[in-house]
Amino acid sequence: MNSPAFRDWQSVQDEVLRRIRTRMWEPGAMIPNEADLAVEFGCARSTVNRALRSLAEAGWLDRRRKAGTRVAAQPIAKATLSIAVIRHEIEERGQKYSYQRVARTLSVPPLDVSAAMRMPAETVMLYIRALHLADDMPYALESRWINLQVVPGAQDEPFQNLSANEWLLRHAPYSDGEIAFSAVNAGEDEAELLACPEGAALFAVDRLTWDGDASVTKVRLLFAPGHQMRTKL
Amino acid sequence: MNSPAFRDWQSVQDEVLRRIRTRMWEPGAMIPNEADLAVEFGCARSTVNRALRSLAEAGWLDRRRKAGTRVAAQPIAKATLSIAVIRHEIEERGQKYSYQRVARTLSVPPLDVSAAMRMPAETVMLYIRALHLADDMPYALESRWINLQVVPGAQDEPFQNLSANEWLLRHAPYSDGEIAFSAVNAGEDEAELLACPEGAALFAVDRLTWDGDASVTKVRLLFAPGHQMRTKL
DNA sequence: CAGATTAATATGTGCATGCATAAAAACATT
DNA sequence: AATGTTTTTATGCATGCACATATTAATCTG
Repeated sequence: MNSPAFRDWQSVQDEVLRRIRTRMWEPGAMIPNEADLAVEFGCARSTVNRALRSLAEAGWLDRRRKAGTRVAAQPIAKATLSIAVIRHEIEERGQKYSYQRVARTLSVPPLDVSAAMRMPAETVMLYIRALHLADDMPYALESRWINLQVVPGAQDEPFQNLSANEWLLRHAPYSDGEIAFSAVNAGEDEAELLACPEGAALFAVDRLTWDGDASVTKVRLLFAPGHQMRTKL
Repeated sequence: MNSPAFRDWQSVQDEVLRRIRTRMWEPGAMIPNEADLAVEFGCARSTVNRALRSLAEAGWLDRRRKAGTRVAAQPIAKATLSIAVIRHEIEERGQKYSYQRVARTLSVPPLDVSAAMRMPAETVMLYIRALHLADDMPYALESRWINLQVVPGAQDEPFQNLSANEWLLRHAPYSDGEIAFSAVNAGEDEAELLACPEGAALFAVDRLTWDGDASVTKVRLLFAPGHQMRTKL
């Protein structure tokens, strides 16, 4: 049936997605080419292109030049997690945010840290440990190493009331980053700070940022037990 | 300086991103409008639009009609995690994948499961528990409830050698999904199956899929200790 | 017939243009 | 001054077209 009118790319996208989800177009199967779909939907090829490109980005379609477009055999669900600044995360839920600096020292980081940051083992860095609280309950524990060779200005900051994260966002240029999620058991001091039993399973987020070849900062966020990151599929 | 030539949208994107990262355009600040940028870069406005739209999708820019485009004050880092089929995840690392069904029963799920799936508390569902192994080492434990009212065909499947995930991908239409990541302590049976100490911190992925208003399946994947999900920022 | 060359084809992208839409700013009205 | 209306403006998007590029299919050649 020649469908009535798919005038904008979103409606084309919706229709294509519907066909994929209802298995009208089966996983792995080829779908008609852009020109044919444009005719069927009664719109321009670029509109179809926009819709299909967007679906390919989301992992629903595999596209290759000349080879054509096929439904992903393997819908690699791309879960997009928004890593907001913790203060905003908390305030958006209507809770009271507070921040508590636990430690601030100049010292030589453990070997795994200096290695990950690709700095000589004996390099002195700025270490900040702080607690983020929601409604006065521990929410996340932040442990951060800052490369003073890249961000010398950090040395003059107390980070007493302002989280290092927010300061760095504003002052430290960077070009790259990696992020990793994992689960770890709470150590003795971590358990105390987060007010949870030792050994509790904590959701951990590790971030490492680079400015060119130089590492800017390495941070681990340990969330209080029960923390979840959610997203639509 | 009138820059030499930004002929394609990716080079425009790179240049804009460079300006953001080097703080030439500061967080929260407005940037020139599309038309002006098009002139500066010597390309069409649609090319600039393509670049800026892409950066906005990635969370670097905030765009509003008429209001203009500004650098995100809050680079909500959108970490895009690829949730692949476990078999592929393992095989892509060059390891041997194997699958072991641990349990398959027809039973009434716990209350939290039937509630989450929005089904009457006494509804009988198909329960599958299976172990995914990499090089014969436990990799992830899958515990799944399948709504037989939506996917009746699952009742005839043994899921002895084929993971429920892959079977469902191929046979169950769906329209929606939620995914959540968290950390949990290994229970007694989980520890045994994953060959880890009881109480170990496990990375958990919970997925719930819907076909319209009806829940299709609810699955929890518990990964062996040490598991990480990584992504570029 | 194997291997290299060429043609055909689907997607990828750029451009110019025009109109749509949201929202701010200017203006008018009570 | 408070409120409602119009104008202006930046982004959003559809279209038609041309050309680029990656690949497959067809064809040629030794």
